[in-house]
Amino acid sequence: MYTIGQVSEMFDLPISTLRYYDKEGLFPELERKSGIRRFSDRELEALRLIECLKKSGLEIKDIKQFMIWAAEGPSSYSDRKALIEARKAVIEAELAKLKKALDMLKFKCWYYDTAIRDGNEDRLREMIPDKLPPDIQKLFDNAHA
Amino acid sequence: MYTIGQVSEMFDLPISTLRYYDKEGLFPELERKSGIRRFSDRELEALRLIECLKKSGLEIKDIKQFMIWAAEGPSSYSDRKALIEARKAVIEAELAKLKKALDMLKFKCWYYDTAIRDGNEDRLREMIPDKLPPDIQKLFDNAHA
DNA sequence: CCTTGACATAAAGTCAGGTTTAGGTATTAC
DNA sequence: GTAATACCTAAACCTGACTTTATGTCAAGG
Repeated sequence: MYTIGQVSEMFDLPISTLRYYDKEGLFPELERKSGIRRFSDRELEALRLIECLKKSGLEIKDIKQFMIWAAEGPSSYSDRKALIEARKAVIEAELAKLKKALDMLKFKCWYYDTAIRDGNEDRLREMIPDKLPPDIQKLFDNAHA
Repeated sequence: MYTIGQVSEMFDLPISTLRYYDKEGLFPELERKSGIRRFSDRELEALRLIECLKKSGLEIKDIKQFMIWAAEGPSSYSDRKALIEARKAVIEAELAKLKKALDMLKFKCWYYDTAIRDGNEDRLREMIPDKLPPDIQKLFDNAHA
């Protein structure tokens, strides 16, 4: 069992954030001893999942729904699975977008390297959009797809 | 040359957002014809980069600084390159975090598949944390690292 | 005893990034 | 000529996710 201060340290989250999550209903089974929160391994695992669901763009109120389902037991397995599956798809899509953004930034890095070497963008303007070196062309095409 | 409505369609962005970006100084060289904005290829490429920089978590006011540099010409190449390089590093870090979150969700998918098949979590509780099937163990370990 | 530190609450405040509203202009379609 | 569209501005408004503030409780150490 852990105090809010210990959990705050473990997860590198402000205490105020943990209290906010609790107030929003993200720990429906959280125990208290004379008013003081006592976080168990169940809450730590919940917190790990909360961070992943947040990364998937899920809102707090929808994370709360998940945690309520979890407190309800086996009857909600399929609801929980459906939600996780949906957020997995969102993250996969987000990963693809992020890779595209990364290719744009890699292209721009090469672009400015070249511009710095040349002192201007004249040569670059002649190579864009389809006369770039093969590896750079791939970055450019993906970033502009 | 494109009107704001055409750009809105091309990028699937609300007109209000494009006007907001303009008001925030993201298109310092945007032309107007009797008050009406005329977006050129320069602004379209800026917009593509804006979307990538936003994905990297860069704030509007810092994107504005970049666009001001771009309008200043070759003297700012190295400033621009440094900013792009820094945001590339941020995206690479974000990609790693997102993959970790994805592994957590993949693990939870398997978890609920199993719980649904078993009707309870008894067997799962015995396998966690280190007696999982090898491929699942990898997901679990990465998600809990 | 009294101060320090960790815990607690409710309610107000903050912030970025838009969005909406209210009111106006300019061109084209009938 | 007037109605529909597409454009314009300034300023108010909104939202989610915290964070801060003001106030209070409680246990341990000197």
